[in-house]
Amino acid sequence: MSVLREKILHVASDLFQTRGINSTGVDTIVAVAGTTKMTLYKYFRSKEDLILEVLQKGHADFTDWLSQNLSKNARKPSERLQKLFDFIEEWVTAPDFRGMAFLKASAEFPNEENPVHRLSAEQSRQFRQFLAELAADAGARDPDSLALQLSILIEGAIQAEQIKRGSGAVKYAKKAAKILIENSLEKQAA
Amino acid sequence: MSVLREKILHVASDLFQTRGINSTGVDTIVAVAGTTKMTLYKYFRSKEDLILEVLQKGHADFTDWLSQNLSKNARKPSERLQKLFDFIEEWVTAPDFRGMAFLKASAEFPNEENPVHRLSAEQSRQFRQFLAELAADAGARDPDSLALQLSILIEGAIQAEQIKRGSGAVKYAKKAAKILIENSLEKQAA
DNA sequence: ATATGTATATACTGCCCAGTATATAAACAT
DNA sequence: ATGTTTATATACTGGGCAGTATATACATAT
Repeated sequence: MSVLREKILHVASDLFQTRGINSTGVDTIVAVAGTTKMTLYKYFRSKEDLILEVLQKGHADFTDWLSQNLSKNARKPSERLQKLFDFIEEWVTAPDFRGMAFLKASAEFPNEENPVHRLSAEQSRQFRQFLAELAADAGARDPDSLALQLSILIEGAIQAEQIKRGSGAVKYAKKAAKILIENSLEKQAA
Repeated sequence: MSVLREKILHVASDLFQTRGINSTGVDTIVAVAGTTKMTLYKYFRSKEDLILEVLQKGHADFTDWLSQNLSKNARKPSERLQKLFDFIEEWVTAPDFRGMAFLKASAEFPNEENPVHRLSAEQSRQFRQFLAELAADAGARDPDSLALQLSILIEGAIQAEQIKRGSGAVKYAKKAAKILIENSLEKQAA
């Protein structure tokens, strides 16, 4: 019965990414999803609630996908950090890639008090923490610093890709990351 | 006579940055600017035209400020690349910093055909080219690659700062940039 | 067949939006 | 002082917006 709910979430996510959040009305969402506003408001209290859920789902899907790929294809902690950007590249170059949800959301809701902005900031923080654990496991000298630098590279590359598809930014971010990772591990060994 | 025009541009720029572009109506702009819609539409054909001019002015101001600071405080080409991030940090940590205009604009107008998005992409490209010339003058091995990497760092750090003020992202981006720059110059010397 | 509860469709409310037409005030010329 | 042009203020138009109230179809139960 909640198949409609899933459909609404999926359609909303797609429209938000391709047309922007504020530019997408609920009428458009229900029309594309093949349902009505009554149904939408049965499952979601407000448009803001829908936005928040779309963000939550998007972030969960992304982090699940990434961590599963990492644990499958890279058993050793040192490998994981090296392979991180391979999966990021795979994710970004996928044909259905439409950008990083929380980056766009924070741009559309710049006010730091806004719930959508707050969630975006929280997701960005969680992602950095995820990277920090990766860096720590790999034995980086200063895991938090490296994690912040890697997150800057990733978010920057994705931003570049959002502005212009096919910019190849991730490829160069990957090279930069390799240098930074080596640098962080070398210094630790010395 | 065009003092009102300047005022409108300034107010619009401020409101776009703090509240978002799509969330800012022309009524709000004219109210804050202390004028009327008739006057606004005398100077600007449409809201989209106003947005485009705000972006143009913002980008011109930024690049002028940056290149002037660079040529004043760093005469040698090699110094300029090193000092680049000092000025970026100064710009970002300024109290009236509200983000990089074309990053937000491209997020609010994701459609690549949209004029606002196109201008954002063009400005991003120009900025990369500016960095490439800096890198070439400094004698980088592969100026275009280094420029793209630096732009990713800068835009990523600014993005991080937009999501959470005072994140200190630029500080770490600066460290990363130093490593990348050294790496690019070392390899060239070898 | 009729009653009852549930999900969907239609229609509507009040509000904000971009953009414009009309009215009024100011500046200037004669 | 009167006519004429220019700038500003007020009022309006049509449309889209989020959200809701009412009506209708549908399923199930008796």
